[in-house]
Amino acid sequence: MQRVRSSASEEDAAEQPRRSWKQDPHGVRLNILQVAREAFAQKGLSGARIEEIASQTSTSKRMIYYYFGDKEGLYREVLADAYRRTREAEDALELDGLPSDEALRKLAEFTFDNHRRSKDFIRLVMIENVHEGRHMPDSTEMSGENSSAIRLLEDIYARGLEAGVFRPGFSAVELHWLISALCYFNVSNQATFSHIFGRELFDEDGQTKLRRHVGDMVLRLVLA
Amino acid sequence: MQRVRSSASEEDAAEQPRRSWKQDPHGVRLNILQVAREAFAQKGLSGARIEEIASQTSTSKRMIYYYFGDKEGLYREVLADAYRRTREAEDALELDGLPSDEALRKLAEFTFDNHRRSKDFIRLVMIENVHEGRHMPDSTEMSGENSSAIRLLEDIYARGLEAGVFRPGFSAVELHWLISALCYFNVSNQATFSHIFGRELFDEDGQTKLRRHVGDMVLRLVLA
Amino acid sequence: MQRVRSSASEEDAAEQPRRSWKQDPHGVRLNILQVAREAFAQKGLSGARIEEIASQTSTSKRMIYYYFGDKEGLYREVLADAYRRTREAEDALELDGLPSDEALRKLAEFTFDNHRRSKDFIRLVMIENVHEGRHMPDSTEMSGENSSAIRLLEDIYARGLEAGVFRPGFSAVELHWLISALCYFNVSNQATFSHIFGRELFDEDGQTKLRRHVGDMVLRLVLA
Amino acid sequence: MQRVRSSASEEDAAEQPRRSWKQDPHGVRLNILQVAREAFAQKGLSGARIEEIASQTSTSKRMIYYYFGDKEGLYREVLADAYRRTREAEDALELDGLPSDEALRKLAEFTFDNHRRSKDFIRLVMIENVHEGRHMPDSTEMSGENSSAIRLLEDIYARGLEAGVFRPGFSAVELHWLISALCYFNVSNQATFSHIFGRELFDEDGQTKLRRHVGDMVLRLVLA
DNA sequence: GATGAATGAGAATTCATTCAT
DNA sequence: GATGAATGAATTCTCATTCAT
Repeated sequence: MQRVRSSASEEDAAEQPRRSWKQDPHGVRLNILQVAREAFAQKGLSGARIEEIASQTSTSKRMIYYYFGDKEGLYREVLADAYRRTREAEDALELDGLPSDEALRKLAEFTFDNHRRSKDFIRLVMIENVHEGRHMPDSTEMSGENSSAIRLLEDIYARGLEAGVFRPGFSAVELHWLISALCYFNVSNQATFSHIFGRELFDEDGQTKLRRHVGDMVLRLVLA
Repeated sequence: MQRVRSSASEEDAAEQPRRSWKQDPHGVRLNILQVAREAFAQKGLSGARIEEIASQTSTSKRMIYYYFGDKEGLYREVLADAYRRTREAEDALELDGLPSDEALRKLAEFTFDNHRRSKDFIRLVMIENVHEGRHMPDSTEMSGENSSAIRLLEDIYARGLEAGVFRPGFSAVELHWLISALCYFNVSNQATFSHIFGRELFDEDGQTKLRRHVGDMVLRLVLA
Repeated sequence: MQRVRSSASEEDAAEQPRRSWKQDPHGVRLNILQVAREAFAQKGLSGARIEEIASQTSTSKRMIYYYFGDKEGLYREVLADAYRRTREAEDALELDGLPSDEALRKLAEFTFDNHRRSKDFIRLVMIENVHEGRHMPDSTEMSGENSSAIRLLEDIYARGLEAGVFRPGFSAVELHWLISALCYFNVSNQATFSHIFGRELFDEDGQTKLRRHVGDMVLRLVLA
Repeated sequence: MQRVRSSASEEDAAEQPRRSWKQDPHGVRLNILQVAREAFAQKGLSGARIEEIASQTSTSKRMIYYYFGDKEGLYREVLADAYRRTREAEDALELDGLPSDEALRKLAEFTFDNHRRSKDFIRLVMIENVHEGRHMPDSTEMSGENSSAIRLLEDIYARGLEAGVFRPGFSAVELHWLISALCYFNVSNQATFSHIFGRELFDEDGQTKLRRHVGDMVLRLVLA
């Protein structure tokens, strides 16, 4: 009941070393954020319980209100934080050396894998879309233009065009939309899809196949 | 607040004309279901309020419990009913006369349009996925094998293979997954996606383009 | 769910043969009474559910109200009926030929056995005592003076006194009280007593022993 | 309705004096427990109303849930607390100086008096037996072996055997059962018994007589 | 900053009972 | 007499949030 979550889901690869939280405002904040992320990802905004979040925290309910104002405030921060973390993960991708077609496939497949690893993030996005994006962080710091995903795509696509391997007619955002759709759905709709059509697509073999299809699909779309 | 919803969202094409509800169990049930569909689609399972649903109904809160047992029971029925309706809509598609490639593109684009028209359904599916599919109707009546979408795809793909226009290596369920992913995401993630990358993709021009991309993508994937 | 109880607990030795209830007012009444007896015995007045009683009946809720007015009315009838049945069972005891001491022991031990067999009745009495006897049938038809138990005891005790085997100083009602207390408690408090002191007293050996103790106790009390 | 009960039934001899309840969790708990004890004793688990209990309390309905979780949780605590209190009352009895036969009679008669004084406790036990002991506290803390009643009886009976005044063949638990049965029934079944057989046994004279009978009965049972 | 206690407003659910046919 | 539908009035329980120390 009073378990204090400190390490967490797959996604929390590296988290600050944590000792006594006491008198460590920053640590307390992080601890709350982390527990709340899991809670909101699991149950949604209205489904999550402040009480329960607090109990899995190293501090008390009072501190949640102290730091985040109210439940919605906490949710907003969780969401913003989740986007921030995801961006950081995306920044890691390096494709500079590759020819444009290989780079594009690799980007698609990397995204596929990345989404699979980021269940909680995807769930938060699902939830936020149920709320019609009402709690999205300020678009200034979110602007997609300068996300590394978009910049990579722009670069790859430009190179591909130049090299004559890609056909014209696409924007980076469109390509991003297409890749995202496939990779997102794979995670977001696993529950209902597998309920209706069986689990085969979601075991290792199935996923490997889908991953290749996704790569093929994106590549074939733009190939000249 | 006390408005009685009888006709409803875009999706409720034809609903029975209804007169005095009294002693009209079927009518009462339908009326509740319809109001609840909108409510759950809007706010989710925990977010929706039985009270509020009841108030938009021609009957009372009590009758909701009479017919559906509890909130979750109502939600389950709403979900099952939503899937049923969607299936019926899908059954309408006729592609028999077309060559396989044209048929495939048409199926993809029809799905694209259909999803756009079925916001509430998509929202219910989003919500149910947040709940990890815990309320899905019995798979017997849901089995995807005999959904018209799958059967159409099987038929089209078989014809295409036979004609030598399609390459082998795909299953109908995989193709369905790919098409669904694209068309679903377009609706489900509009809020967050447009928040980050702007609304262009979602205005009429943008959608027309995406729609064509989707058709292209699916077709190019399987073309020999 | 819709099981129609017709035969029932141990206590319903002989119940009218029952065919189609339809158009058989007496049968319907009996059927309701019997189901209600079990329900009230099991869950008490406030704990029992009219809905549930009705569902185990061959008829509907409406008929319960038709025949018994309201829940309390039904409970009253169940209680009165239960007392009536118990009296009838007690009337069966024949002790005429026995000497007074043997007769007294036999009466005590018969009561012990009889109570063990009449769980539902005892439970109804427990429940009615929780209600402080507010629903007891009119005392005219209940008057203890002319219950066979009292009349037997009067007779036995008088014979014992006359024969010089019993000492004076007891009334039949007192003796009845003593015997009842022991035999009743054995059934009524089995749950809590065995929870605290273990089940030994309530297995077959334990009960045989207690039964003899009860006989001994009553006999030794009055023996000259 | 809005009376705040603080001192209560006969059984609440000494209860802490209480001042401003605010921030006095122990006091609040006790206050709730006491009011609930009376309510459950009076109306049973399903008959009692949380609302009504709350209104006789110095706090609110909400606090009942805060401290006891739900109605059943409150009931369980009331029951456990009632047993605890009863034990404590039993611990008061001192019989060391007396010869075994006098001690046994005194124990029986003390129990008789004690039960008469503990109406609410007896009612709670009645109610719990209707519930078939489902809410009994963990048997570890309840174990009868080390109740003072059993230990007293063991001691008395052993002494009586040794002195040759008692005959063998009884266990302390059996004797406790016999004594309890008589003393319990006297309270538990007063309502129905007096309804049928009149009130004489329950006025002062009647009770004095019964009390003596109970003493006689137990003593005569074990006398050599 | 920190903590357990406290709370009002609301939400889900239940139940005996009556109505319409 | 019989049945399923309907209902109002409770009743239990929950939740975000604030207070006292």
